[in-house]
Amino acid sequence: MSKGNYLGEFEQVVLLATARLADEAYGMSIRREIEEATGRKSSIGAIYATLDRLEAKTFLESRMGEATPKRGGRPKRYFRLSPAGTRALLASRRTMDRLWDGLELEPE
Amino acid sequence: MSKGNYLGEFEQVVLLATARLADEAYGMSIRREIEEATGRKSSIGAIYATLDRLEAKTFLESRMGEATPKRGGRPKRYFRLSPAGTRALLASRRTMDRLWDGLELEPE
DNA sequence: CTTGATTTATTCTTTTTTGTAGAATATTGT
DNA sequence: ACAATATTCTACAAAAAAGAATAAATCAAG
Repeated sequence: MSKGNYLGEFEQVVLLATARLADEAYGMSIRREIEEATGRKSSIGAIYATLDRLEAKTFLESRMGEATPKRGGRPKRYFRLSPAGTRALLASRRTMDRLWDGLELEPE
Repeated sequence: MSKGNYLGEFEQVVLLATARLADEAYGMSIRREIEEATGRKSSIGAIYATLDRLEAKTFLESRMGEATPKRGGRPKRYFRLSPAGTRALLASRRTMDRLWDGLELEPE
């Protein structure tokens, strides 16, 4: 059991990108969204490993896309946040908000 | 240089607690501050391991407290954020802010 | 048709970095 | 010596990261 109850940094990023993409979220688009929204590049391996972990923790669910899309390429695996994933994300933000609250970081 | 450019989740927490405590930041007080501000408990080993890692990355600096404090116990090792640590923290927050921006998470 | 190139996307394997715990040890005051 | 306070050490689990390998579908030839 242990305790790793908190979302890792990258897990939060991936979850947020997934949420932003709504029903267009799948591995490749999530990677693109992260880069577009934040400028941060990530390997495709890192994305999927995180997605799988998050699904195993029930923070998101996946389903395969239609069998015959009108384009080349392997079928997509779509992801979406579960209620637990939404709660975890909100809890993470609250933790950070509390720590930032009242703090002023003066750039020396 | 390579890659680990981003702060981990717990690294951010520790850095923020250190910043909040200003010149009263040392291992034990940081652990206490995290718990008081967020309710999150952490082992003392986790705190120091992270503190050491953060110092190695030059995100914070440490110095030993005076040799003869008026109390029992081993001398304290005080920590404070470096300019790079401040920047890293601000960068982390900006990343999250960008991902949260315009997103509404509906609790189903 | 049937094969091969092309496109799009996911899976797999490996390694490094972070996160976590708790026992052990060190330093100082009484 | 003992109590109090704090840090260091040791070991291991989980998360992050990279990139090659593989898979599935479409399309253009021949």
